[in-house]
Amino acid sequence: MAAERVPDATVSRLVTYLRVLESLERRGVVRTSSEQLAEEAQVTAFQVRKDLAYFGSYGTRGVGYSVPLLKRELRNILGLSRRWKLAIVGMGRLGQALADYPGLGEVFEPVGFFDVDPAKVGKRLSRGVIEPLANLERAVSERGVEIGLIAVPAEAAQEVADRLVRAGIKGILNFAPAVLETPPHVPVENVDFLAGLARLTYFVSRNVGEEWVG
Amino acid sequence: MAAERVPDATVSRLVTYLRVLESLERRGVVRTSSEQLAEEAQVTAFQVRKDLAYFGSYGTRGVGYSVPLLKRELRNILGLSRRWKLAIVGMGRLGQALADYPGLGEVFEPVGFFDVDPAKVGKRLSRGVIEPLANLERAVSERGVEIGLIAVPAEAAQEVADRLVRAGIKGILNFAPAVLETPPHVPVENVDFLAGLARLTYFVSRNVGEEWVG
DNA sequence: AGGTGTGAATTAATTCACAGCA
DNA sequence: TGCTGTGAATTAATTCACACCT
Repeated sequence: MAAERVPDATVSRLVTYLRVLESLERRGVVRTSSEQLAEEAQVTAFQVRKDLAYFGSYGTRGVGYSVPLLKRELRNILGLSRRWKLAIVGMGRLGQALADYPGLGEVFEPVGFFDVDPAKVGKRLSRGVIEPLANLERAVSERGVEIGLIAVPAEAAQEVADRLVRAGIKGILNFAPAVLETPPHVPVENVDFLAGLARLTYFVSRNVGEEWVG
Repeated sequence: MAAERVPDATVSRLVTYLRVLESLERRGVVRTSSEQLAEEAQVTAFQVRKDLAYFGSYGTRGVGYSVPLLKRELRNILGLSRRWKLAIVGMGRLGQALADYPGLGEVFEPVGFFDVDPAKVGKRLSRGVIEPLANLERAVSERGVEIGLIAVPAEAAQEVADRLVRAGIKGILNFAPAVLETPPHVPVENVDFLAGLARLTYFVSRNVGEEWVG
């Protein structure tokens, strides 16, 4: 087990390995190997072993890995083995869709939904009621909100981030197409539909003229 | 201008630079520098110049970059200067939210919405009507679908991907929490809400105990 | 003078080969 | 014997310094 700094790319791959383990589990597989994981995650077996080695030894030499055990370990490493208290800021189309998303409750315990628009305030959702943005700071400290989800327009995103940071948030999940500035102890993850899209259209554009024979 | 292979990380950063340029434009800034771009994109000025140099020379020595010109160039590089014909497969909660998302039309021209569930088939959306999955292959070839958006459950995602590939799709935007296998000429971008989340909870978990003084 | 564009130096990430256990 | 875990070698990405152009 290494104590070195873990590359960001490794963390992203851990998520992929977790997906693969879930898929193996669905298929009833209980024991696997770095080779099988590598194949399904579309990386090399070296990479799988190196990535896991940053965090510990989860396999058995000569045998392989236990699917449920490794899955549990990865969920622990990634912080997915507990629920995080969440506030959603910006209850437009996207914010409401996320608030109603059934999978949300697996990792989050939503404890607040906020919007500046008085017309939206008071609206009932499957998991709560929309509150005025003015309540944000008080809610974060009193309800112990840990993660803030930003779903406001790009031009308003930084101000919301500032308020969340001042209120003592631990991390921000940013759905706005904006680059947020936060102090180093408040990580931001951009869940950017348009970024994924742009990478895809970039690669598709480069592919023009290439042929492939299966 | 270099002809080397462009790192994936560079492509992701181009999207960030585009965000920054949009923000500068909103603020009425028409001329910028690698230093300003770097500051707002939270990278170094060296990095900005190196990233742009993979594709060409877009600035003026001693002066800097024109905001609208660089924005246009980045949009061209990223394939965002045209609309791509899109099919959405899987019209559950997420698929329908995406189909109704107003920003979708900026980059996509949706030409088909598909679902296996007969109860959903025929339902009217703001931009069209849900069709049976059986229509998929014919729609792809007859309507010239270029990008397939997968919003089905993880266990059904690979089969949908296979059908899209066989029908001649150019690229896949995958919203399902699954690792898809496609031939090399069909790029897949995972727009994975849960992956962003997992990276965030990972970093937040590591932060425990750290303090920061502004 | 001033800020870009780029080859060279440095640093980081990946790949490999094999030691170490079950 | 077989597959993991890891230091060493290799390759890729980032950082830097400065030549170059306006």
